[in-house]
Amino acid sequence: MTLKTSGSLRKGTTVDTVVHTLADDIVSGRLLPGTKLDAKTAAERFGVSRTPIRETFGHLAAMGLVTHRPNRGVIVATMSADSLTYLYEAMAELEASLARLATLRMNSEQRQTLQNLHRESIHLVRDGTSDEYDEFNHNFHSLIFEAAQSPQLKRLAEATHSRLAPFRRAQFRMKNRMSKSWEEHDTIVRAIVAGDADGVARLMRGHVQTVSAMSAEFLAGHQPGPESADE
Amino acid sequence: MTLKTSGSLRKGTTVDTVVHTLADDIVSGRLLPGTKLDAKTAAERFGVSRTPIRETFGHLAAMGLVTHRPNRGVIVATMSADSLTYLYEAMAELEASLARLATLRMNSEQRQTLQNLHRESIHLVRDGTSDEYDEFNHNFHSLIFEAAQSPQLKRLAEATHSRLAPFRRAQFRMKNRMSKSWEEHDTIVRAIVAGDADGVARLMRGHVQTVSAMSAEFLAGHQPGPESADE
DNA sequence: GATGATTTGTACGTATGTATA
DNA sequence: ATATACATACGTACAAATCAT
Repeated sequence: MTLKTSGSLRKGTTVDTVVHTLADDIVSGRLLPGTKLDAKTAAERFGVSRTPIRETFGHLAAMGLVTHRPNRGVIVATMSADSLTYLYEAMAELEASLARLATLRMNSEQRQTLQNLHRESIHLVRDGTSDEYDEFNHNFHSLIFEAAQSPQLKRLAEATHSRLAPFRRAQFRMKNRMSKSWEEHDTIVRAIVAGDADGVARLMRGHVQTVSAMSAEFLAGHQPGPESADE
Repeated sequence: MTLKTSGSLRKGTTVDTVVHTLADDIVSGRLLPGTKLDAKTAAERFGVSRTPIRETFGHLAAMGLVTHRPNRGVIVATMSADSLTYLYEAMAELEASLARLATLRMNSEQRQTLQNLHRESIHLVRDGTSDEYDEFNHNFHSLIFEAAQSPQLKRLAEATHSRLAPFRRAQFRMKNRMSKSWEEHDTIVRAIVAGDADGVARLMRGHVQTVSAMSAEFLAGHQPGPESADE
């Protein structure tokens, strides 16, 4: 899974590289929520001074991937159950909007690609690993983001998705989640083909809310006593 | 040595202070799109060195308020017509979502407050200045954001609104805009009272799209040959 | 609680790259 | 096109705050 940088980053600078690497470490789960990132260690790891590292931390904080505590360094963002719910609610609305627009704007080639992608994913439900299904799932949603032709909404959705990624990772390991997910995708694809834009929005909202519930359940079981990083 | 703040030396760091101040200068229109911000001048203005200013610029770029051109400094973000359209589309969707949620979740006191606020705004349409109506308009939308009880969506909407503010300022000076705006608000308030959440979403989307068209029209007339700052 | 160690926050110097005469 | 001026990107030094004992 590749990470989309916000358009604000410079090209070809140290900061750019480090932001990418650390963001990916966080989004991919190699750095777990709550982990402290100290500037000195990071500076040594990347062979640069603390100055660009500090700037990097600023970017990561702006993305919501780390939390900055004045004079006390930064930690990988943790999430209270409430914060997670709020983030997922935003995600649900953004995805619903994008799905509605995609229904109205996608061309027939994109519609065909989506149907093919979806149809083939049934094999992953039977035989695939959760990581493989996760990758397919990312492609499925990305295709819809693209078809919506709304770059700014897409950016907000991707930024929100990055923040959720560390807490979303294990959902497809929950029992039956993959086949449930497939069924939800199925109703969405049918509604897209039927051109029922408002229906698609409603279904997509429900789909993301289901994922939200799964993640909350997983979080409750595996991460007792989280701190609020938000609001 | 530096501005170690007489009086309120709060928890925030220098960077936080400067970010807030400059962001407000941009959002409020005191710094116009295209204005160059150089680190040295800003450092002198705030009585600090260039290091925290550099970090500040990174934050502002992450917010989309300034554009960073590698090795060529930062300027207050300008906007192509397309970028503006995309930003407004995101705003429309976010506001529609918030309005829908607000309809479902607001309590009777909030509903009453909204109706009163709206009803009194008719006087501004007749006798008020565009600045006064703009302030009311901000309160109207803020009340809906609050009532939606969705902090993360609210944050996205506010961030998007900040980016639009420099390009939106003069819209209420366009002929009849204030009374048109009032009529749109009127249908929205009625739908909220009626509890028609999906209708509210649709109306709010249309309302913001109207504003979008106004801003585009204004931009076309007053800012020939804009540069793309985005996508 | 006090004190030393560690880490963050800020200042400033310098090399490099970009624009402009 | 070359040179000059200038702004940026990063490193290093020091001050201030936090933490560990």
